Amino acid sequence: MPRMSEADKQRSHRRILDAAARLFRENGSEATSVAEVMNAAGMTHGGFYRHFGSKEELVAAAFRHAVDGVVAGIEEEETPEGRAGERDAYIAKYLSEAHLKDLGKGCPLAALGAELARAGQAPLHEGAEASIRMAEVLRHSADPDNTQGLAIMALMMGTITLARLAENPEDAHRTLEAGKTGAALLQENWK
Amino acid sequence: MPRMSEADKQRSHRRILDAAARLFRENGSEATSVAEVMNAAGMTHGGFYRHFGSKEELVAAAFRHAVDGVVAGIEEEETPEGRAGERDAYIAKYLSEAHLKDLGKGCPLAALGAELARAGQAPLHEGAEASIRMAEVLRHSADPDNTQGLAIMALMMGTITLARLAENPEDAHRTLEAGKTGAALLQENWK
DNA sequence: ATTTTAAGATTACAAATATCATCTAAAGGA
DNA sequence: TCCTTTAGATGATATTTGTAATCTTAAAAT
Repeated sequence: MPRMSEADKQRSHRRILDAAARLFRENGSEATSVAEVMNAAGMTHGGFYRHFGSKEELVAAAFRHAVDGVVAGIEEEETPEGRAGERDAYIAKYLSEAHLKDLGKGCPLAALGAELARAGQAPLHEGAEASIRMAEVLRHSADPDNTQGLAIMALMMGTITLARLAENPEDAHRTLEAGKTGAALLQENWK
Repeated sequence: MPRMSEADKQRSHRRILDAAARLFRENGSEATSVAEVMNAAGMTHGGFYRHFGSKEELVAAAFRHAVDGVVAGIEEEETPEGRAGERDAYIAKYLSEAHLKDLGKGCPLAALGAELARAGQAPLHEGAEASIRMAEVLRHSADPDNTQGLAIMALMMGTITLARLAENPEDAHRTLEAGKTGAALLQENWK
């Protein structure tokens, strides 16, 4: 287990980011140790600092990596209606039962938004950028502030958070339905 | 520092809950140690287990205590318009700049909702109850599921979470405005 | 009044964890 | 080919943390 090629190092780096992006979303960044991440990436904890200067740095990088993945997933979705179809498809997917339990691949802002705000400067910065990027996906009008996109994003984040707290599937379903109704309303009746 | 009267014990218990409810909201329950809570309550960590069986138990109890405080604060607000005025006042207060930084007294669901879902059975149960109680405050119609209240609550939670991630006051303000516009829309145009 | 109980302080302890030092062997440059 | 560098493994360290044992002393119970 000695020195590996530059390409191998990049693959390792990627595996660390993949593992962290999943584990942080599933269990929170504070409840996940560096060793756990490295282990999930198929390595021991020792090599970690060849890739990141600190855990805080990893939190920021893994969060951005997670957002990158989600945004790419949306954009590669082919719909006949173009951007509007993409948007509607994402809203439906976001407010689905599948997204409820699939924390590890789910919305990074919903899973980590609250703790990012107290995780240091770099993670906070990534959170700020993610807010704008994720809302951009939902943009309707040419409004430069994209307030509509922000509002729909906020409604969806809150909905999935509430639905994940439900104790039975019926309550979770009801919450998701409330979110869907609300999102449709915000789309149709905006200002 | 010996045995105290029953009344004194209750006062201590209350101080622990107050401290935990604030510190958990400010820094997260995972990032806050039992010793920190006890210290903020004016005691050493030794006596903690006379009051709670485990930290997880404290997380659940402190979260409920926080929700109790918020709900009580809403209900004692006197408005000329009765319950509708109460509701509007709470929405305005929730989506205010003051609520942005006042994490320690702010909405427990926004601060802790995501981590409650992974903090064990008792905390999860409190989260589920809180969802219903907090949405109840926002109820408009006689809809037994209170989907409108749920949607408005979700929108507000997401809005404050996004606004807290903003890097400058302007972006935070824009996000709050988006939430206010959305909330008004959900109130006026529901189904 | 005497005995029992228990709140909170002090101390102890075992587990977890972020970070660092060292070692290895192979990669990349000379 | 030789030399320097470095990815990742192994192991160590210092700190933090949840929990428990023990002690003191006054409150309750008898």
